Amino acid sequence: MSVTGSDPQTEVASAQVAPAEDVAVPDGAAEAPDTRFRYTAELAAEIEGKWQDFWDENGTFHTPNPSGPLAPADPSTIPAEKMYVLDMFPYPSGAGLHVGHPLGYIGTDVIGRFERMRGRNVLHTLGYDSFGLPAEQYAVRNNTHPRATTEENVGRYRQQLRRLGFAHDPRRSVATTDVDFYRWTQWIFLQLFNSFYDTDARKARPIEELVAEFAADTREVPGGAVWSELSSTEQGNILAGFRLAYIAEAPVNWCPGLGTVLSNEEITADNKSEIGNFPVFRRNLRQWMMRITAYGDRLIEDLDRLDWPESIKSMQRNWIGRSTGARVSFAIEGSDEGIEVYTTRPDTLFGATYVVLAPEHPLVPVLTAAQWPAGTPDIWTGGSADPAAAVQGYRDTAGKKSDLERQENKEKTGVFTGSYAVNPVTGTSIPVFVADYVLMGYGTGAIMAVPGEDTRDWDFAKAYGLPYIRTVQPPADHPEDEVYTGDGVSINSSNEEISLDGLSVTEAKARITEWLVAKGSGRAEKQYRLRDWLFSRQRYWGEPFPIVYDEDNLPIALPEHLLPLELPEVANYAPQSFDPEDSQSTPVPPLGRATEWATVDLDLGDGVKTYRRELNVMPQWAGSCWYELRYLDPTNNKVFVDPEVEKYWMGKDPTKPGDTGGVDLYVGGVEHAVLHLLYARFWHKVLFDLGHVSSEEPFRKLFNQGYIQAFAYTDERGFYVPAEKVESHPDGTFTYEGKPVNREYGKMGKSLNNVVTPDEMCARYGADTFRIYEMGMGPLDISRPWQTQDAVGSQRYLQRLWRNIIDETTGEVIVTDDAPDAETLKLWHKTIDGVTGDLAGMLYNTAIAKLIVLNNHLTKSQTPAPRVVAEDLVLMTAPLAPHIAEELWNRLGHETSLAKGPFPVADPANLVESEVEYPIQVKGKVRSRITVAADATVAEIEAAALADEKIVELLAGVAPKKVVVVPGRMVSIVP
RNA sequence: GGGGCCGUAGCCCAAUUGGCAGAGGCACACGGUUUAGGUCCGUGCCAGUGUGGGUUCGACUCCCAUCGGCCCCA
Repeated sequence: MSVTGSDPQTEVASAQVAPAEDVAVPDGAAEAPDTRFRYTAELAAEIEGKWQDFWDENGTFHTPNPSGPLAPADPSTIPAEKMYVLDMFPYPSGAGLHVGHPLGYIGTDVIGRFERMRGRNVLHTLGYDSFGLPAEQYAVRNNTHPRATTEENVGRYRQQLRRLGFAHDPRRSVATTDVDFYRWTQWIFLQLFNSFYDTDARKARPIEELVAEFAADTREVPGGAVWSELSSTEQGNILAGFRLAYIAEAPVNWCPGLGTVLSNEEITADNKSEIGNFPVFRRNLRQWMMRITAYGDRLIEDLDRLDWPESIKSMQRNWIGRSTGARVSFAIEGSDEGIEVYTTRPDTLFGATYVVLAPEHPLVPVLTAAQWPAGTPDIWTGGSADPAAAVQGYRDTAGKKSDLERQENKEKTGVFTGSYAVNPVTGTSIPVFVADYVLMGYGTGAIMAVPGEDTRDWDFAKAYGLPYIRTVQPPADHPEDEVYTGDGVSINSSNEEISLDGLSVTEAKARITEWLVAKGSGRAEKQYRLRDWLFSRQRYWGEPFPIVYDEDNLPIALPEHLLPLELPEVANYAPQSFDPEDSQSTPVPPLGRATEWATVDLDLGDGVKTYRRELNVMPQWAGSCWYELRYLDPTNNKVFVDPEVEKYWMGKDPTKPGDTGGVDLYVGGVEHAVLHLLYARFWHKVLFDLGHVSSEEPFRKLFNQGYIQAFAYTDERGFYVPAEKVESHPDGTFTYEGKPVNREYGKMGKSLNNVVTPDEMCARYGADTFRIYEMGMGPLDISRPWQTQDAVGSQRYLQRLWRNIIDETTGEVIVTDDAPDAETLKLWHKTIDGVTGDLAGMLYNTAIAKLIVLNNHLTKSQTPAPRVVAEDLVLMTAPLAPHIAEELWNRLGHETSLAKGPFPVADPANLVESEVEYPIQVKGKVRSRITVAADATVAEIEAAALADEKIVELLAGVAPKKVVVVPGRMVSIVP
């Protein structure tokens, strides 16, 4: 899922991040003789390194499990409350991190540290989504092993991230390329292969149970055969129609130039490969598929039980695209054939004035008439002498367009087939067209066209002079020359047997569907936009399938004890490529080169036989479909996760009805809204159905972080100049080396020459300042522009915090044991109260503002600061800036880390105000203010307001019409 | 084409969810500290909420329209 960008153009190993000392900006103040103990970048670096070592050496963030290898000797020491915080793990790209990448990681670290201080057992780690194309392409070019570059990149990520001081459990940081990890990816694949979806029970079940039902004749064998009379090949082919992981001839994007199939996301709008710009062909090839469509209903319905942003839920609903409608048969005049159409608006059937087939529809040749019927309008013929020529010409043209182009096409085109269908409710003869605005991949590939209520049909009807009949009453002011797609009651919809007139759309749908069923001309049907998931790739750097084939070419699962099936060594990592235009070539995956490995002698029950191995590998999504489960029990070599451990961290909360279970907080970018999150939900549900996990969903709560964007600057030639060296001027212009440049705004990246790395920020300000700055610049879910210079504000906060506790010249702790004065006391507790709420709600920017207020108060009001207040300030700062907080906590005389708290608790007695100031509005404008006791009644407040001098004057003796008193807020007077 | 999110001070952002537009930071100005024009401290400056309507005692907040930006789906 490559959150850190798997840009294939990225040089995997070339873009080394400069080591910290090279980019260090000397801080002049560090040399000042009398401020040797000032909190500078250098001192920060020293403190940060010291505490990072301390946390590592003491296993501070080793999170205990309730059982298994990571359980403590005494499990009763585990806190009662737990929290599982998860980040979308990165693809370790060769370019390293820039400051945008850790935004979410810092966000989760802050809440994790906060909750740990409040006493919860917090599980937080970060692993690597390390299978992927860039490492493989680098390997192809340089003939190095992809594992070498992958591990190098992972190593550098670990180093960069360690510098930021995350409270991660290092023992749980797995990578999907670890053999110990992908062994279980393969194991889960076998669970899918060995299962089928029982549509009655609405769950996955073991395939042996299906076989038993077929054998016992308690379930009908498809095709009506007797199970025991079928050959093993026939049985195998039938089971393939049920397995959740199966091989099928599937239409795929075949790219001969690259020698591999591509996912839709890897193809550009003009049907070329994103990498290499080679032509891509739609072709049917035998591929592994995942039967995710079986879960379409549950994937939609369970969204309602998840605490996710509405926008993401809606994207998933749209992606699954469930529609309920009807399948309707249209008879063909003079033929035994019928056309099955799918419609979501069966209520408009009376308005169907023509029928359209997709150009690829199998009935097209059958329905193409020998000659044009008498009176065929010229525009219907496409200028051809006979229907066969017209249809052939049209199909050829349409075949060259992508689905996208066909749907984007504003000008509707098509040709008449020369045949007529019969509208089943009106008995009217209606023409049959071929048009490319109907797609073979959706529904039945044929539609009934209702121009009155469908925009595309309307456009087509207008272009080809076809009639329309309105069957839904538009509002009175609706223009007659426009389509009406809104709601309303049915009109013009009756025959001798049925009338829909006067019914609402919903009622009419139900009524007509009933009628169609009774007449045998249709039935209710659900359709999904979601397709089954293409699961094979002709590549090297992925998980090998634990599958072999016998002489009948049937896939056979490897037994579990033969896992892991490791990737073999090959001489060349590239798939065999072909003439880019050779659409009929056949994929030859890289694993085919491992000839020793590709065939194997095994005894799978009936003696030693020779088997062929599956040569495709799994797609990059596979590992990210279940990594959150492996974090729970990363060292377990008996099961992928101990059920007891899974139940503790991700099990359903019995106190919350309808809870799905799952990770308590999942943070990541919105770009994974659909595919990753849908695939992971699918796998999780299968594991749930089969009894391997107790949670029904992997991610109970989802949060999308925003992005860090940055300004970029172009010179007069249009080249991007280094953004960090651009100077801004008061008149709003910008210059680079004295010459004017244009400012642009976009994603931070090498191409815009505006990358800032966390390494630079740590060198210049320290990790704590960097963390405070990133969290302080705005809410976590909002994108905002990066401004390196602004980080000094965060640094000043930490410097002042330091100075409130440590004397800059002596290094001595200067807090006093004096009690806080009244004002300080009040602000102290108000800050605790506010910061606690803000941190719990991940409102870090406002939490930081409140901490700065208290800190600034201490610098000028009561100095030196009272110890009790200073200590709480340190504790509250700890989740955000953990290193300086540990250091100050330590210097304040505490011998243990503050990682596990305490976190300050506000005293409610100090939060109440004795007096409240009320603004008094007259006609919506503030005219005066009064101060009354906090416990004053509404009547007392009103009386006080009306007695106020200025108000008396304004009202001039006239009794007010109305007085609104909002307790605790304000008073409003309507004269 | 459909759907969604967002427009508050020169800039990044707050505003108890319909109740006094300003918490915090940056920048800027002035003063102080300093060996000091990339340090520190202090003080100050700045908008009526993109625009136009509507609802309301009261609108940044809700509704409608419109402009601009971003995202998703076609």
